[in-house]
Amino acid sequence: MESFRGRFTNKIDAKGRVSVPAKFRTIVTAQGLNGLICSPSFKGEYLDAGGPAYGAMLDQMISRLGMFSDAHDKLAAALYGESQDISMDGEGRIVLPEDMRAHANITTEATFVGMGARFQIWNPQAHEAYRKASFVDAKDFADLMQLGNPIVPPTGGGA
Amino acid sequence: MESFRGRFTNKIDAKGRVSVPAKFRTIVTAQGLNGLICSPSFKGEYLDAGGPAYGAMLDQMISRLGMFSDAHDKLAAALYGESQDISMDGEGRIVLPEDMRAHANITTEATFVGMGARFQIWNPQAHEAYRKASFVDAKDFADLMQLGNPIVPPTGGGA
DNA sequence: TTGACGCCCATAAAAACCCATGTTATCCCA
DNA sequence: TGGGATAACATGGGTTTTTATGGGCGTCAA
Repeated sequence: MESFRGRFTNKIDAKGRVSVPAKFRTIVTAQGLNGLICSPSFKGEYLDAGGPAYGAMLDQMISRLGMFSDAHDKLAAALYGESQDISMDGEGRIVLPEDMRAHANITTEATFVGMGARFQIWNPQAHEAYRKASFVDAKDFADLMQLGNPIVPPTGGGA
Repeated sequence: MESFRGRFTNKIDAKGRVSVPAKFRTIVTAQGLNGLICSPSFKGEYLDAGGPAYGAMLDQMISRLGMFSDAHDKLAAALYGESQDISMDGEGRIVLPEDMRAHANITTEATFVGMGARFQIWNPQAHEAYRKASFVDAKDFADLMQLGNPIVPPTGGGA
């Protein structure tokens, strides 16, 4: 699966439409859907998005939990209830629903940030501040960068 | 199978009709039924609903239990005994039976919440409160969000 | 008869669709 | 290598289709 890479800032027009960066669009449509799966992050003021492959990952992670368990219900509420299938028009644009724009403080412009298997959508100014901090913080996680088996993520480093 | 995603609040008219959100309607009718399978939740003041595929999942889960076991009888009573087939009119609207509206305190508006394989129907205010709590709690469950084998959910059995 | 229900039609708002344009990046050829 | 031709992209705007919602009318049953 191809990775989402790079950072793109596009304008939101009078109708609320934003172009999905062509590179991201290509990846998503190659996965067989003319749209995005998008959800407000529960970790910060930005949106998480991706294509069907991303959606399938979510499905798989959630389906590990019992259908009526509390963990399932809460995660499903956060990941399905808050998420949306957002279709793209012929020009590869989407309209972000009102509550998502509110969550990420997006008004006139949106910044798309590649994150490998998924990407994020930010208010440009907010992301600028965040990324400067991340760039510095990344140093603290440098030792984790090695090949091999998955490891349990060090909680507390995120946000 | 396509997942129910997103959150939609629609009005209930003078005749007691509500539009099923178009996206949910599309999924359900694609499964070959012009209606919903709906039951009051045994976990809270809301309704669980879905299409034929959801009904089939319930069948499968219930059939795992001993035919005359307590677990079987109680779950069957809750999931079958209380559930109804609710048909949609030409415009994709349903009428919620009185007892279900009472269970979920639904009067003038109803919120439809995607949960993947099924969806829930809520009183909008009640759901708003619930979802804010879930959204925060989801962070605590974030570490569960990884691929791998099914796990036992870390509940104490609460709420 | 009255009220619940199914079926049909009307309408405003929102979403999807289609076409146009300026700008930037890419390509090609001399 | 330079520069014009070409293609791709982000953006703008008009038009058509869906969707949610409202209401009318006939049927059936209590």
